[in-house]
Amino acid sequence: MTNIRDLAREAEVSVTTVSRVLNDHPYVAEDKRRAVRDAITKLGYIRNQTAVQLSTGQTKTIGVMLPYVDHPYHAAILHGIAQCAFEEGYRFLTWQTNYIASHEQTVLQALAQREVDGLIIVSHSLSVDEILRYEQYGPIVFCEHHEDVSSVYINHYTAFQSGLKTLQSFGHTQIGICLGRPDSTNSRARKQAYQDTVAPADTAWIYQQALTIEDGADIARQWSNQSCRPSALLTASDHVAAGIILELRKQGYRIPEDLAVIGFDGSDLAVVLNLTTVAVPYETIGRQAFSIAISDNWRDHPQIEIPTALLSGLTAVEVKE
Amino acid sequence: MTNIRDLAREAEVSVTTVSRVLNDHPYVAEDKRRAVRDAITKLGYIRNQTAVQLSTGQTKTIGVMLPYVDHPYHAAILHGIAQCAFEEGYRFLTWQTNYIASHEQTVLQALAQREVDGLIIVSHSLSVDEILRYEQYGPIVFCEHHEDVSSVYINHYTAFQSGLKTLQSFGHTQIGICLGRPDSTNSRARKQAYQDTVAPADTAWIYQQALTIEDGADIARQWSNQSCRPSALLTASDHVAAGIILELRKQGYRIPEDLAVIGFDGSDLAVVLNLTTVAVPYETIGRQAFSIAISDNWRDHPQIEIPTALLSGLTAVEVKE
DNA sequence: GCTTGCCGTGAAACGCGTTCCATACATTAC
DNA sequence: GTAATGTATGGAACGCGTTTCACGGCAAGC
Repeated sequence: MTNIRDLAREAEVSVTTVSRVLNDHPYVAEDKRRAVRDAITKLGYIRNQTAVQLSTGQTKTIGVMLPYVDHPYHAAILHGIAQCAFEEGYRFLTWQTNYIASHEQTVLQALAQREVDGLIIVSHSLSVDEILRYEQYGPIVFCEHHEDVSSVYINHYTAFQSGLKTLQSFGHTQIGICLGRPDSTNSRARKQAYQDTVAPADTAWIYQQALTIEDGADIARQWSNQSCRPSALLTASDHVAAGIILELRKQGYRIPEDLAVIGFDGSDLAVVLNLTTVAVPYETIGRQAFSIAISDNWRDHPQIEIPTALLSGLTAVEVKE
Repeated sequence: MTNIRDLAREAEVSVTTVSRVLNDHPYVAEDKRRAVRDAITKLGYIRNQTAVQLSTGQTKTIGVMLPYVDHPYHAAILHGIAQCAFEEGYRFLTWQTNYIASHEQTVLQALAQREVDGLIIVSHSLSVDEILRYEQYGPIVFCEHHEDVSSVYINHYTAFQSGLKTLQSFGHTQIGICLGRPDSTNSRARKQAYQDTVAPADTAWIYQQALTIEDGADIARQWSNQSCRPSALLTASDHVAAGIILELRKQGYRIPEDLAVIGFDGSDLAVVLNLTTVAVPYETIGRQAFSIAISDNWRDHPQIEIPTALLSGLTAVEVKE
């Protein structure tokens, strides 16, 4: 493997001059520049990126911590990150943590070990304090709202509230909700929105641990066995909504007549099922998170709230008396 | 930032000994080992991974080239890669190319520049020959079948044939197909299967450029305007199938009575729509591709064929006369 | 008693590009 | 005419961990 010292010898210049040519620095005479270029071609030189990284102390790489790369919304955030990274000449390393604390530690360790210049945390199970201990090593941007932390987020409180108010405006008073991981920041905000908007909350109408299509089907069965049921359900994700709808249709119920359902995400599933859903611009979240991660004002802990929009479908329509 | 020389000074040993302790090398006396460990704690030393990479010439990183990170099947492959990478102590860099040649070049360049130890090519637009020119710099594994190339793939010919034969076994003789990118390896194999199985092929029943839900809806409109229509359709993906089914239902057609539809992928959409589909174990593809990329027999160009399975749903059932 | 071989340790070279600092000449400014 | 700038170039240090080689000590083998 030829290196810049070989080039210098071949072109009869110093390594400094070679480096200057490589980096398009001015202050190199045209003939020497050409000599170096010729040497590069002749020897088939290719820059060793690792050496550049060691020398400059920059990896031009951002790390991404997320639980699952193949979940639609996380993939959408990743898509935004990928676009932005390419535009800026950055790469990104993805770590799939499955919400396992030790895996998340590995990611933080990577920041400390200077494998990446910064970190985007899409979702996590470690405490924010624990994560922030690593902020001394570089920018850490969350895709969730936390106080005094760089973050790009949607306001789950208002987003959930808009879903609930939509159901209310359609005449529903018996409204239930589905939540994902019970103790996540998002779930807490959503629960609060529920308690503030549809008070007093009946805990039997809060369905926990709703994450997948299967969870949705479970909830549907739970619902159909209840003596006192809600007439409308705001779910935690389109997947859950899909599971509910499919299971209930299988059981002969009609949507939205027997149960109005609103999803969350604005995914492909929503299109297919003509689902009313709270659309979240995940791609934008990814893009914004990336730009904070590479900006130099990340120490100011910028916070960017991304608005959501209610997407009308047929699974929640006005109740006809 | 403290480095191993600082540690050596603090622990009053040589840098070699420090390095040995760091790498759990034997041949270090217990007291010196402890002295180094103490120094590490005292000075808060953290290994600089970039320096390790430069020194060892290994990045312990695999690059992944794919067109879109947020397409379900690519994300599923990524999921497999992510799992395997974590287990093996590797990281992976993802490049989203959008099938743009210059972007794909960037990825190949990264291999040459030793940013990654190897490359997994999920899908590409550059020619195989062009890509293989970079094999001198490290392993390149394809997730598609090509001769004399390391690859993990599903046999699109037999997979498509199984779909076509299923339709035939249900009594269909008027069978059409949807293809994705016209000149991709996959499309060619699929077309061949079609021509061999449902001969003679009517080109009016080959719908090209079928990639998204919207494309599916377009095809549905095309189909409904044809005077001579197929009674069954084998699509290129569940997305396309979903688009077709939704558009036709909107127009008042019944599935599968008016048109039997089989999807491809075995995605969430298939579950939701109760779609008959050719299920592909994408995760397995990712895992296998990864293990080839880090194995040392990649120069033998191992080829691994992954089997597919037909998943029965309600969108293609026996034709009742 | 002498050779082999294992254990333990360190100096120095290596991988490779970047950059600080010094030097030298050519302009431009006052 | 002299001082201040700008252009061009190179030597050497730097970032930092790994690894080769050499060497001293000690125990087992014959």
